[in-house]
Amino acid sequence: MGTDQDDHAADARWRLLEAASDIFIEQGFKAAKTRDIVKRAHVNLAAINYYFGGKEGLYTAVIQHTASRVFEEQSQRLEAHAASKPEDRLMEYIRIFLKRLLDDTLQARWGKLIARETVEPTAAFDMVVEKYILPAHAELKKIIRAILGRGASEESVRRSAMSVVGLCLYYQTARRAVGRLDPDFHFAPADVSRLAEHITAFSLAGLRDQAQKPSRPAATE
Amino acid sequence: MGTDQDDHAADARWRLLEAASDIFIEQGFKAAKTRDIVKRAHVNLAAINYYFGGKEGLYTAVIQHTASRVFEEQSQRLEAHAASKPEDRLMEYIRIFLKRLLDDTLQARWGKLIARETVEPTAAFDMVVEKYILPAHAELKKIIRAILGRGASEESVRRSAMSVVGLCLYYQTARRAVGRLDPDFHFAPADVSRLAEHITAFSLAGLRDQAQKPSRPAATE
DNA sequence: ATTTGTTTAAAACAAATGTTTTAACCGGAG
DNA sequence: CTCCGGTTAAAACATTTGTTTTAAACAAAT
Repeated sequence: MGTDQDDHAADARWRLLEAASDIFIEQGFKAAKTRDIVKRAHVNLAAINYYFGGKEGLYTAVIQHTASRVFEEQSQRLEAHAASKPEDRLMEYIRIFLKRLLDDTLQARWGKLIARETVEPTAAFDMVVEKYILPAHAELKKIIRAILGRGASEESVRRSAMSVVGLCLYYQTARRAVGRLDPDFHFAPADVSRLAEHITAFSLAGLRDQAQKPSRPAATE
Repeated sequence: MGTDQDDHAADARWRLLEAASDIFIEQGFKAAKTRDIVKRAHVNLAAINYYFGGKEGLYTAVIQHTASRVFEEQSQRLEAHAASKPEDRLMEYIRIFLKRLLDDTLQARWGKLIARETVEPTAAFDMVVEKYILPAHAELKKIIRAILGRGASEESVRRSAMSVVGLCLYYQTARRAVGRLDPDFHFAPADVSRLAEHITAFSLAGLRDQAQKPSRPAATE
């Protein structure tokens, strides 16, 4: 990775995508400044419009760029555990999910991006939900259904899935607050690993409780 | 509540605070436009600077304004249940917390505000953490400690508290996603009430599981 | 070598937006 | 009545920022 001149001849479009990825994810769509992006990409200001038609086009390109890479890795790792017991698959799911959200070294990009989109959805949000969040959620529900048993209602499966996601997501969205509530938590791989165990145990207890409960008839409401 | 003229003579400073509260919470600090605020407040553009020194001064004033009102209500309702069993107090805590986060009719203001501050902290964040989040968390931990029993380690209490908060916060931060994952969930009081029960049950199961576990000696790490 | 299509560069534009200025207004004190 | 402190109003300012324009540079084809 040359820092200055040597890769200056490389594809400007690519460098723009990379730089924009960093900056959009760091600051959000609105706050990101095109001038900062082109500066980091060593590219002229007009290049954004030339290659992507504008700031918004660049943004959606970045999201797809990032999302596809992130989810590719996930499905690979999940497949590797397809044959395990449901409880172990849950643990693995949680581990991957947390890593994706919290691991700075790799691609906390995705976590920050999702956190942003949930608070302040952009035009790209629907696409993200459709193509990535819904499928991932379906995967999780499959695992949970296996744990709860055949008798479980769709609602209790759904709620349990949301609970698991909530338990994980918290550490991303409330990251700064977590740092204040638990100064010893440093988001290092070891911390994340222990956290995954805690969340899995906590969730499994909740699930078992749910399983033995007579699934209430859906209230008329 | 006169809409137009009759309260026009009322304190401009107050109206500014109210209008700014709505707009800041709806759009966040950066995205909020001073011109929108003064328009809603029926006040001249220069009034922001006249009364609060600028946009930022207005923002911190709004946060304190909102926070104090919200937490006043909470402590009152919690005191009313001080004598109950810990499990019931937990349920009540969760109910209040969720209501504060989700109930549109009342003051989802606070939920949105917190969601924003956690994703994109402003200068006011530290104050919010110090004055409101830490005390509220301490309250929750007290309840949890009562449930887990004397033997519980500080760490397991803390983690359990974070789990409870995470379970609730999810429905605020991921509100839009929830709408897609569960189209039947309408954030009406009845929904919120059932959700509170689910979260309480789920949490209690997790807590009991935690309680019977031998509290691991704090890893050297 | 000239032409032609693509990419990059620099400057200019235009809209949005927080802030400041300057003057008008208004109620009460002297 | 007049003057004054506090308040409001309208306009002007200055900065930021996404976009467009215009021209130059460059490479490939003829």
